Amino acid sequence: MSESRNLAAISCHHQPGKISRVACHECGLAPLCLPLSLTDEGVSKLDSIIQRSRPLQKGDYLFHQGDIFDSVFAIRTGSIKSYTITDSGQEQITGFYLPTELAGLSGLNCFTYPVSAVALETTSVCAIPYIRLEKLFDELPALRQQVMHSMSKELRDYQDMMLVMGQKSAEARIATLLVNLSMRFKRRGFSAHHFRLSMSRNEMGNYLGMAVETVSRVFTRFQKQGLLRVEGKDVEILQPAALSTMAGSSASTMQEQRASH
Amino acid sequence: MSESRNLAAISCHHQPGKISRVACHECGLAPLCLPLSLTDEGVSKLDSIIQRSRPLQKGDYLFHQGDIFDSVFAIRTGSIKSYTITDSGQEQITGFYLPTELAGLSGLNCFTYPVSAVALETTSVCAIPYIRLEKLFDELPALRQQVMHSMSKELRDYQDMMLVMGQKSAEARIATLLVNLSMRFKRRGFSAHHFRLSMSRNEMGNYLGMAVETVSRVFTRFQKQGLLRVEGKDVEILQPAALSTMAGSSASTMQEQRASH
DNA sequence: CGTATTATTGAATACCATCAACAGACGTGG
DNA sequence: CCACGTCTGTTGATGGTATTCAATAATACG
Repeated sequence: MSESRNLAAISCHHQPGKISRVACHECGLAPLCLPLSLTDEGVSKLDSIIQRSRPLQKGDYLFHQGDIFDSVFAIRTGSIKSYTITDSGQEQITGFYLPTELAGLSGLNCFTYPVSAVALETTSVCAIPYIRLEKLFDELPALRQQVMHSMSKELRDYQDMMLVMGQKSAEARIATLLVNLSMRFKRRGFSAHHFRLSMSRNEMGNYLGMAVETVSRVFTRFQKQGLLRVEGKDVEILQPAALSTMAGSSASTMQEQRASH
Repeated sequence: MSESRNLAAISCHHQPGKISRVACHECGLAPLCLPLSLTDEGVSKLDSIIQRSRPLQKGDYLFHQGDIFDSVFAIRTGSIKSYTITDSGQEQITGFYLPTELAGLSGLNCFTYPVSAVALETTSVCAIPYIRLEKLFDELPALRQQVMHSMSKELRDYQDMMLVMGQKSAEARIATLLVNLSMRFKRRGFSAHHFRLSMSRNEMGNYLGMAVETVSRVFTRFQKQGLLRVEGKDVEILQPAALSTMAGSSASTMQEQRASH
């Protein structure tokens, strides 16, 4: 087995076999998450409204498209995909969410969630009832700013996706996704060059607007070129610079750098 | 000349030849714009921080990608496109903004604007300095909600765009854009079936991830099928139902209905 | 350990991009 | 007001990239 870690292995003082009820001030992810720039008192207030439940198993839903909107979710460990489905049955994955990222924001002030969110692996989340969060916004401007920051970051991510889907070749799309994941892993303390994909080839293809077969072929090509070493979902980036070049110096790399200054 | 109106013709008590300094409480767009659900006092406070300047001409910029972020902009009349450009020179249009819509939100809490915004025709906007807006959030929860509502709506729009670019054919993309514009015009009191496109074929193609030539061909095909009557930028939708079917019953149609319930 | 799902590979096809030529609209200045 | 050049839009011919269909291989799961 490779040494790349699964995101489900991330833990803020996770105690195996027990529901992890780690408070925000004990959580290692706090500096990257909502508590960022909150005072201790603010963190306590936020903490008091957060609902922590037992970890979700792969395939468990955070919410379904059409459900009444009531909470947003901060990913603690694991990963989530969100997707829309049209009445004609077309599915489109709209995003992958990693620890510290907020899922469900697009349902805000909307009666129902416009997407579904489902765990890609064993995943634990902090559920934040929106009504109570809204109330905290009055007392904690920094919290409000943090949520708005998350929303504008997600807007920028979608803008980048339009560039990806509008202009990039199949190879560039895969390269972009890998570079993007790499940066996000790195920011969270994981290896930037060796990780495990929690999504299937099918899900990657759907997300990037290409057929599964094409995803597979691109991975094969990248391996033959010596860019990657791939074993199923385990990926090692052998030539990060070359992969970034393939991805095409996109706005997203610039933005991620900006965000992590 | 056709009877379809240009968005630049929309006016809230616009006085020709003079800078329109119409206050929010006099503006016909208020019920669809930020003032929605504000008290009279709240509207006054918002009004006091809004900067109204002379109308932009076609090609004038609201802001450039990389400029220091300082304001968001509510479109009053006309229309705006926003786009990113990569360092390799690839351009991608990320959105078109119509009256009452807010441009610049993706730069929020980001040091610089991640996109450029430029007028597609004669356009007037309300500039809202973000620092001052932020301060108002404390006093006016409804204003804050309204801004967050705009952001989540924009998130949903991008989610829809992923479906469009990820799965839809060239014909379905054009149909989707036309149906989407149609609904937005209707909501703003314009004809849903007869309007003037303020963007070029090139801009449509870029936005939708397809070549200009393909845009042109699709328009020709739609005309031959009797779906549309097209004269340059003037478009009449002859068979709205058929066009919606072509668009593929998307999440966006559902959402727009939801939003305007 | 067997079955179902997921991933890979090959071959044929389709859709759209690209290249190229031309037509029309627009705007400027003579 | 017309001549001119430029930009935008249309149409045709061709080719490339990625999809689709099909079969096999590998993996996950009960």
